[in-house]
Amino acid sequence: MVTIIDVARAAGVAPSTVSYVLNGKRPISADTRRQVEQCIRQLGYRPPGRRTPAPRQRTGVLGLLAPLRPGANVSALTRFVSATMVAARARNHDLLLLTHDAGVSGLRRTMATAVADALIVMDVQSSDPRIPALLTLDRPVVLVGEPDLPTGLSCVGVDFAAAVDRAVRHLANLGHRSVGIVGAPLPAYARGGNYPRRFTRAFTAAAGSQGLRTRWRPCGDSAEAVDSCLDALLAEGPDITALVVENEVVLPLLVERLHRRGRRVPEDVSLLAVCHDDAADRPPLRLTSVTLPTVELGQLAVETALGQVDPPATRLLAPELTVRESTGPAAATSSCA
Amino acid sequence: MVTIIDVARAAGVAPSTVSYVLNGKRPISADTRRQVEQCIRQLGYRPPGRRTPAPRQRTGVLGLLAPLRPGANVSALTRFVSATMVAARARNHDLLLLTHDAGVSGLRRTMATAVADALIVMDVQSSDPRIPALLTLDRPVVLVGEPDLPTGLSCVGVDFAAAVDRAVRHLANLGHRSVGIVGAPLPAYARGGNYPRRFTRAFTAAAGSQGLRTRWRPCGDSAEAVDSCLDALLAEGPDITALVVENEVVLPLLVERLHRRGRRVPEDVSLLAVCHDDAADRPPLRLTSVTLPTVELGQLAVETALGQVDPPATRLLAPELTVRESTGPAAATSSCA
DNA sequence: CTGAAAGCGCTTACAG
DNA sequence: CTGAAAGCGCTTACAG
Repeated sequence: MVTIIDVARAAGVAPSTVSYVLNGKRPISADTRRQVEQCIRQLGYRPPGRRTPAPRQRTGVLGLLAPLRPGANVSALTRFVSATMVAARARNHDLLLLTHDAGVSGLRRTMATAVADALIVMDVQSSDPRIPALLTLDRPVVLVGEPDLPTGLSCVGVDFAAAVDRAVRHLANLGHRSVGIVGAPLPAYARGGNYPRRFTRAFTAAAGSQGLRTRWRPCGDSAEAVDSCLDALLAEGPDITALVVENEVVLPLLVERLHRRGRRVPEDVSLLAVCHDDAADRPPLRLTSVTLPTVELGQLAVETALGQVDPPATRLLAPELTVRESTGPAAATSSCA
Repeated sequence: MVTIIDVARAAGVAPSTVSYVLNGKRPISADTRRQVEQCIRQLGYRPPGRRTPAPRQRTGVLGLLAPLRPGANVSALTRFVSATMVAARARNHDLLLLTHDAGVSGLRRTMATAVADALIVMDVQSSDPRIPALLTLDRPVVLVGEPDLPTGLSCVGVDFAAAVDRAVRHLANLGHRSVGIVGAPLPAYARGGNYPRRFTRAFTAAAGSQGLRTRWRPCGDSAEAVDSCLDALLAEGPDITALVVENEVVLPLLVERLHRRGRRVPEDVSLLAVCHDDAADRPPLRLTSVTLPTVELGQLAVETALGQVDPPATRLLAPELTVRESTGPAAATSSCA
């Protein structure tokens, strides 16, 4: 154990001087203070009471890093939060919702003060700058989504290859040959967002192997953005007979704008949504959808975080395709137009 | 300052014995231990290092006590959690979701380990045993719901008198003279749950003053429970022409059971729901509702908790009545049957 | 199972 | 601005 006497010897001062440097009860010259502080750091002196670095006891709290960025999809985030909250309770844990989008430095500060037995990280980017900091946490960490490169951390995510395969087969079987992808807003791609990028990439690849052509356009959340996306996909290319919609929040607006253009769903154009059931299965138009398994993903994340699964593994959940009312046979005008 | 020497003198033992009781490095007889422990508590001895009770620094965390009991209405709870999460972020705070339903002792334990600048308490009972513990927290506390007696703590809640007044007027204007109340499940009342009790009480009073008769029945969440509730309200009293539904989760089931009985809404029976808009405004049947202002309540709770409003105040939000498709003129057979 | 006493690390009134 | 030394609170090897 390092005592102030050791520090004093190293610094060439009296123990009492070290004491005063530490508690500031009388003025110390700048030189002496600097000298003493350096020895304190070098020898690793810890004051009594804080010598054992907080006897890492179970806190009963699970951390969920869920950055609430401006423009975030709050209802999708809330669904995951809810699933995680319930799953954490089943394992006798409370949930600390870390919603501050403060990047790496904020992460370090938060984890220094906030206590949690383990951490789930949402909204993982393809190349995520928080990963080195997460690796030093000495607590179990679970990423929701896969970075491009392996990290040594556990991941849970959606098996987009399987999801896309089902969607593509479904559309191909209905005779569609040319499909438009209504993407996420551009900023989501620019940020390196994981879901939209992965889905688009996987869909395009799978469609190609089934002989389907695809055209992709990002889509913002306003009526104007939806209109210009539809212009780009439909007006310019009359061959497109089906739309795959990745951007959940845009669904009601999209249905409304199509209706206004006189395009009937599914008679004139088929619609396949990629989203949670709550967003798809909503009267009056119940959408065929690839269901993002939010609840199951939350459960899996909690179990991975608290179950101390070892070694770190990546586990993917395959979403179901639920056929409802918004997809039908390709319109007659299809590719022969 | 209390030292182990003081404790030793009070307990009639040697200081070394007190030391061993505290650090457990050698066995101590049960009698001696008990005696020493009592003196430690009575004199308020604190070991060195933990004497200053953690220099109360801002944690940037807001606590939300939201007990997830078995059978809890998770979606209603999630709506409030979501509103609170967003409002807390706007004030630069993360959210600690304390979902453990552990009563008073659990509360003390949780608040000892978990750090939070302030605490919001959901699901407050009419006479809530947690209030004494909450009063000792030395942090701002906001109750969601009003206990029967004033507590000295801040409260936010729903102005049921205003809500009920609007609902009663609406039904009275439509010619209804006899109204059935589909209540919460009985356990909610037995627990002293705040919302159902208050609403039922206020509604019955207001209805009386407008010359409306009311009949109240609790209602569980199963199809059988809904049927027996409807039996009690409709079959036994053919004069009832409108139902006020307090139990949000039962709404879809209730609509379905009425349909099965051949009772058209609103031609044969009017339906007025007390719930959040998401639950009421859902095709195919868009319900007239008294809208519980969940989002606004969450914002108000966060502002009260973090705004250090002083002195403690009770602030109530008046819900709106939104007229949709489920209420209409009283059926001809009404009270003249 | 307990106590008397030496010892340790830190603090602080005193001296310069 | 700094040091030598007394003192304080807690711990622990020794004794019974």
